[in-house]
Amino acid sequence: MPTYQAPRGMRDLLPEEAAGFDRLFAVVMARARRYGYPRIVTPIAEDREVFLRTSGQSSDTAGKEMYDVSLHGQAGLGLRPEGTAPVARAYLEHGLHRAPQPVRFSYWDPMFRGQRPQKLRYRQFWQWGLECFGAPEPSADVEIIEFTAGLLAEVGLTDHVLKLNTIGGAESREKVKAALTEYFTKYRDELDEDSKERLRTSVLRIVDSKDPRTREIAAGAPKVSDLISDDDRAHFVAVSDGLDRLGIRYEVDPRKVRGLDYYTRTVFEFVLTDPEYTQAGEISVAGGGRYDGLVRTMGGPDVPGVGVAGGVDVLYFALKTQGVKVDESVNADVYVLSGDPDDGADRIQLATPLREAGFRVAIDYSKRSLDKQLESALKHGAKVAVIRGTEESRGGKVIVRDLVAKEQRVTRLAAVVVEVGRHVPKWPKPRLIDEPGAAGETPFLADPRD
RNA sequence: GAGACGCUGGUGUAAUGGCAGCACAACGGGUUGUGGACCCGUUUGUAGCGGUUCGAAACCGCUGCGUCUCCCCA
Repeated sequence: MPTYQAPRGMRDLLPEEAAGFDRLFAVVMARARRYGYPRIVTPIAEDREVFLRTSGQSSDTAGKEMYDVSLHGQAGLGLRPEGTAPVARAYLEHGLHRAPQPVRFSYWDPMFRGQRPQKLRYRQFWQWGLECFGAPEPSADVEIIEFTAGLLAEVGLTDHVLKLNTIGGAESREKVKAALTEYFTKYRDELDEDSKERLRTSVLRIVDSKDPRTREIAAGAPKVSDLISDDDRAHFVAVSDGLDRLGIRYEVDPRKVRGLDYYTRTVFEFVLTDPEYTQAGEISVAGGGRYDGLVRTMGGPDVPGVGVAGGVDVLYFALKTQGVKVDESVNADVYVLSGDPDDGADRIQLATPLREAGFRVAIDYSKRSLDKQLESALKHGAKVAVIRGTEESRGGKVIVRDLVAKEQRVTRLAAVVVEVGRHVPKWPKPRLIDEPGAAGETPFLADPRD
């Protein structure tokens, strides 16, 4: 073990894995754009109150699990444990509640929670998410869920199930809480310790308890669906009908509640079903719901909202478990070699036009024998070697050798780009300025995989 | 945050109180220079700190990190 290690619960993404994340990023964010959810980037830290006010005091996530950020003793900031509250804060701060509604955002950012690390549960982890403000309609809930189902299908994740529930709107929730509190208080002495505590802090969660006896008791508890208002019920029916019509399968799970206090009405989770992930309870790959009171909680107007957040790390590993190829080769396709031990700058000069053309080109800097340089290029995964400084490659000529086919040709320097192009692909170059004549065609950054 | 179990070169492992070894990888050289082979050689480790002991990778304590069960949750 090295002297220094990454901080607990945080990890390095080595190039292959980072490339895999990049691919997921491209897929998720391109889909978000297609749905009209442009990306927003918020700071990595916020005033701790942003999370404490919105998530609720019963939530560890925004409480004891939040990283403090301080500068010269001035505290008060926390590393973001989730994405919705910062986006809501930005929505309010920039007066976007007065922009045409609804206002939609997507994000992809690292989150931080000071929990004890376990499989697929890191202290720094990545989340993608969608938020829609100002749309009270059930269609917004349905679209968010349809987006997620479509995304999982698009990336090839099959082993999952959608669980759906409603916990009622703000008024109904008061009724629900009161009824559940009354019910569970009768059994107070039989509840497990955690649930006794929840009796005070978040009754809803008792329904979700893992303790066997508590579960028995919870089985007889009043049903949330019987306590909510007619409007809430109508909303839920509209959401389920919408999903039915779109052919999206789901299970209604009356025990499904969510950890963060700001949720109202619709809550849902996409849960992994591969045995690898089901031993230890449920692991969800994405989850979300409606949060109609959130903006108001933050001191803004009464704006409804609905959103979803997904764990990138979870998605990544679930895909790998399923055998989906996520990682991308990060090798250079072309290696520049030379028999001349002292021509470092010439090797770079040789690589330049190839790189400009879009090939991935690495250089052997050494003065080793050509033999060893070739072997090294092969071990680095190169498909083509471009060789200078040998007998054959005198006078403005180079050798282009296909390392796979084990064939080579001597070619003029001016033709090297063409010759290399016969063996390996060019990769698209992102451009900051549109090429002449392309005006209006691609107003956004091009998807590199197009 | 609580409990349990773990931690030996880059990777995988051996050594159960008595010389830290092996394989792969990496690096260098050779095979008189266009290849992953082969040959020779080199580098790198007991997670950290302390204790017990003539002697510790091993036993004890603290810390760090990981995995599992809770908690919480993506």
